[in-house]
Amino acid sequence: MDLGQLNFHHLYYFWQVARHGHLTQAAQAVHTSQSALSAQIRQLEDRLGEPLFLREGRRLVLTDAGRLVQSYAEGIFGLGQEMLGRLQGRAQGMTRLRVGSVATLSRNYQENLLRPLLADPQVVLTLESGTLDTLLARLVQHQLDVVLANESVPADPQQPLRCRWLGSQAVSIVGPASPRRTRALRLPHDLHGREMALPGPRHALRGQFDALCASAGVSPKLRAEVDDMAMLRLIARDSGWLTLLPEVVVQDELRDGRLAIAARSEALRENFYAITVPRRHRHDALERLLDGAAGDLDPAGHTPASPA
Amino acid sequence: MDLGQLNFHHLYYFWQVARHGHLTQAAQAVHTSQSALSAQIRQLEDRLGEPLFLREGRRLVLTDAGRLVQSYAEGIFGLGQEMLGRLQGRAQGMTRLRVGSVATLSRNYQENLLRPLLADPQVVLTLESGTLDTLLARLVQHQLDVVLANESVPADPQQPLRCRWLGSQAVSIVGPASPRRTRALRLPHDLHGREMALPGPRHALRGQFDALCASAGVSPKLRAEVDDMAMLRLIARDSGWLTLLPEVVVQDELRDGRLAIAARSEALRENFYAITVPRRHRHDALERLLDGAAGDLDPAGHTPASPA
DNA sequence: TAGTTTCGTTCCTTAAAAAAGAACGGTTGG
DNA sequence: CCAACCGTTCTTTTTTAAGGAACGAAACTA
Repeated sequence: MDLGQLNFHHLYYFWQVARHGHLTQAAQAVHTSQSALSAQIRQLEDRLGEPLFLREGRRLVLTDAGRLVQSYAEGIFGLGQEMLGRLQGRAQGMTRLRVGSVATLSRNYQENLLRPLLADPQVVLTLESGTLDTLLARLVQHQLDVVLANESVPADPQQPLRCRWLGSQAVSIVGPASPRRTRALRLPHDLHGREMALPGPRHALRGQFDALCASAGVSPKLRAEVDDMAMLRLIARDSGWLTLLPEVVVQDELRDGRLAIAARSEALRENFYAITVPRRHRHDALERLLDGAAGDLDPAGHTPASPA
Repeated sequence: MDLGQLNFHHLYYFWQVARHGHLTQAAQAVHTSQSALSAQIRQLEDRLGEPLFLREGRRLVLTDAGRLVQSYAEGIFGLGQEMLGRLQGRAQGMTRLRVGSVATLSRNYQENLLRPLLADPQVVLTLESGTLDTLLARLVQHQLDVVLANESVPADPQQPLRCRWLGSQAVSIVGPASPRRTRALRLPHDLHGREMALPGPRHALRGQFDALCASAGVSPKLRAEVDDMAMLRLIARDSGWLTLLPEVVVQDELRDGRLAIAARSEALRENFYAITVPRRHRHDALERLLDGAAGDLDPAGHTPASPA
């Protein structure tokens, strides 16, 4: 057997060593011994006719050829991972879409976004929560098809990620409905010293809010900070504090008058992004999701239209 | 070792079987036995958790999953071949460009096109002649970087080839210079019954010429047909027959008056194309070649400008 | 319909390739 | 200068693939 002159087994080990930079680290990453890696890499070099690493002392540094091979290996094994990901869980005729969403993302929003997919009998949806970091790590390993986030990701030439804006929703300060209608608070000045419940420090909204207050020298009296929007909703309803959250979260309470919007600012909006790795092969369900998403959001910040 | 859960050895055999359609044929293509292939494919199916082939009688037909895997395998092993191609013959700092050109292509034109590359000390040029078919076969296997041809290739959704127009050059009927200047022949009518030397039937020009004559019911008296332009040049010079060829081929004879243009038609032009497979990785030398080529040709059909 | 060829599968034996472990030697850092 | 570190090499053991023969089912022929 010649595998078209190239032993992918050798290539895989080379790739692991190249990305780890050390034989030892790579060895334990792939659960084998240094000696095995050393031998395999030597065989690959023999096959290719030129060294992939320069042995400088006890350090391995990539040659030019090594870098070329590494970039191809990246593509090759990336495709392999992508294939496995697609394959698992596609029983006859079904396509699986693996979505990661940051845990702090509004459940309402997620549901509205995913609704068309849920209605599609052909699609198996896998929904995974986590922090943006962990989800992105899984994304680049092709273990997820898309990550939904409420922050953008910096463009990294090393690992190009496509970050697509899906929409945004209004975020407000809500508070208990007063017996007689008071006029809206001015943001952020009127918040000074007021008791507030806020999204947790990891939430993208929190950063925006803190910046807004800091720039005006205003400091509200923080009483609670909670990541989970459903929890924040309960607090808003029962505590009497001013609470920063997207309006959709408390849409029921706003409607029946238990809560009221105390202030709203266009400086505070929650943005939604779909992050993907550029694919080499089409993924229909994913494209339908993203294409459908663009129009789903009401820019005025009320309940997202639900595409029945 | 797990190779990221995927055994590329198995995948390779699967791919070969899938593309051949038969275990037996694939077995001799990869120089192994049926039984080996059968076993390897079964292992791959076990690993992936679903059948890749339906065993219908003694026929193997791909399942949906099989087709998905096949398309990924195509990408994976294509990348492997591309990598090997790039790697071989790039000794420190040199890049190799492997060009195939159809044997009937004007040497003058080839030389002018490749001149900037020849002047580049960083580039190793591999130039291969052959028929369009054989060259395209090598191209899709990534054993060539580009094929230069004087005909376009049909778009094939199965194997997408990029076909880029490079330029065209004037083609004329030349004949012996008469003592006193005769007026130009009218094409194609005046060719009826005239003795002629023509490019061989496989040459793209020949098709154009035959079509031109046939549409007018004109039939010249064919005295010679020859593929090689250098040979045709000698015949044009020494036979006294009218000869169809690109003007650059006989530019010297035209200049010193031994031959003269008997007729010229805009319906007869030789077009040049660069055919490539869409690449996943940049190839600088190739891009320079193609980008540089566009402007190199004099549309009036005289000697191509030589970019010193 | 019976005989024959073709083609994939299975089982078993043989051959090849990779892993593990130990010993070696150069490098780094205190 | 010593000790820890890290890659290399060599030998042995284990794993994996190849080869060959027997088998069975389908297709082709007469």
